[in-house]
Amino acid sequence: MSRPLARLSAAEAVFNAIREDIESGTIPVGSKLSSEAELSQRYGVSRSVIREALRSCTALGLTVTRTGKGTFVKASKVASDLTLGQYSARDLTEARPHIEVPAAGLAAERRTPEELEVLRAVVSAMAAETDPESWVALDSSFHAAIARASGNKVFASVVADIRDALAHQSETLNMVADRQHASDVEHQQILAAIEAGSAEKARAAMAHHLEAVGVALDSILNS
Amino acid sequence: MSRPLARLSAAEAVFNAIREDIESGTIPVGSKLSSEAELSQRYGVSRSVIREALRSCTALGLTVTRTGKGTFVKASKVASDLTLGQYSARDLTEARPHIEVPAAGLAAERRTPEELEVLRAVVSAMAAETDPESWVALDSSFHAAIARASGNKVFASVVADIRDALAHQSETLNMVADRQHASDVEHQQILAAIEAGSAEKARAAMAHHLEAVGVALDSILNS
DNA sequence: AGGCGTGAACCTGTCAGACAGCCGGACAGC
DNA sequence: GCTGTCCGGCTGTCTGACAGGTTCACGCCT
Repeated sequence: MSRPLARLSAAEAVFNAIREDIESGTIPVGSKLSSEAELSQRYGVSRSVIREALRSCTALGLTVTRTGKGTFVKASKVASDLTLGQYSARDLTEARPHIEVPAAGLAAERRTPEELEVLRAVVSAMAAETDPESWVALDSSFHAAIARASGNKVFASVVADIRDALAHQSETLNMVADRQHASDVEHQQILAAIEAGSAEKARAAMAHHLEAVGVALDSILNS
Repeated sequence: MSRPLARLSAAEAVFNAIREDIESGTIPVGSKLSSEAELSQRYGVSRSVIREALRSCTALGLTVTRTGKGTFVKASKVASDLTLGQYSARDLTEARPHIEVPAAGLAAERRTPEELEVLRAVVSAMAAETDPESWVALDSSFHAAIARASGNKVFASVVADIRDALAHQSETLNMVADRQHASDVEHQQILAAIEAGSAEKARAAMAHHLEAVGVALDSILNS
């Protein structure tokens, strides 16, 4: 950590200072910042500079400004990510069907030829894969690709998060030995339904797959 | 799209216009924007307003500004990741029921007395709230609190993200005037079901609420 | 005494004008 | 051809001003 290589403009410096205060919690969430005039005096710069710094904070969603009232600290996304970031295996098993099943249904209706190609490639690579870690990575790719093919960014983003969390849990790896072949078969069924464009069959196949995985995970967790 | 429903400040309006130009590709990546003086003339506002709008773009990573040279469009891919409102209104409307409905069901089964207390407080605050922006903030709190009460961190995190995205969409605010009272009533029904510990009723009430909100949003989007 | 209107004080939003410092290119001199 | 200087354009910052929203206390009227 050396000092700033690029000389910061005054506005950038003030922005960093305020941002630091907000993200560190020095200024509590929901509270009002000092007025622009006051900040201008405190940092020894003109009000224009303060306004540009605050505008940066607002653009990043750190603050909201209301005419005539002042600027207020919003809940910082970084903070909420830190508190909510870790999912337990049970959380994941419980939530996955609610998200991945409808996503599979939408994927069957909306998938493009390119997306189908990706899914086919992943499925055949999985069938040939013997290394457990690589297989888990491909498994993640498969589920994430389906979520992207749903055409809904919420699903795509959530599933990416979920797969990320799964990949970091040892239970996932422990399960592979028992489930690998069965999962391969189930994946092929899901792919077939999506290829056929049948939302109903895709949902059923995904639900069946997640159910089987959930049962396998449970038995590991309770052993 | 026609009328400026939520009053935007001039700076916000200019920011949206420039952002639109950048994200749509009207202004190619790497090219130089017009000078501040020129933009000021084009949009009929002072240079301060232009500078604040450009500062927003820079904060979001859409542009970089170099002293003495001008402002340049950065690669937009990075920018979309940093953008909070990365989900479209349709994505959100489509995904919400799949996540918030089961979350409400779980909340009915697992809510603690403290969580119930929070929900009651939010609902009564909403009924008394007249300022649309504050009401939207409370609405977010309500839905996020239910997701937390589900005891599942995946739901809690996803709903927090969704609410964050909703809060950044002008459609949300535009809808409040029409839906505020109806939503208050629906929220009370959801709360009652969760208080009663009935997962089935909680799911039904949440599904009904989201359905109604979705219809209202659709009519705004299509108007 | 209690309710109510009204104005003052404070705040953000915007404008106009000014000047310093950075940057690139034109131009003159060598 | 090379270089150094100068100029015009651009961003960064400052100052002062005014409009319009928000809050609250003061004082008037009932």
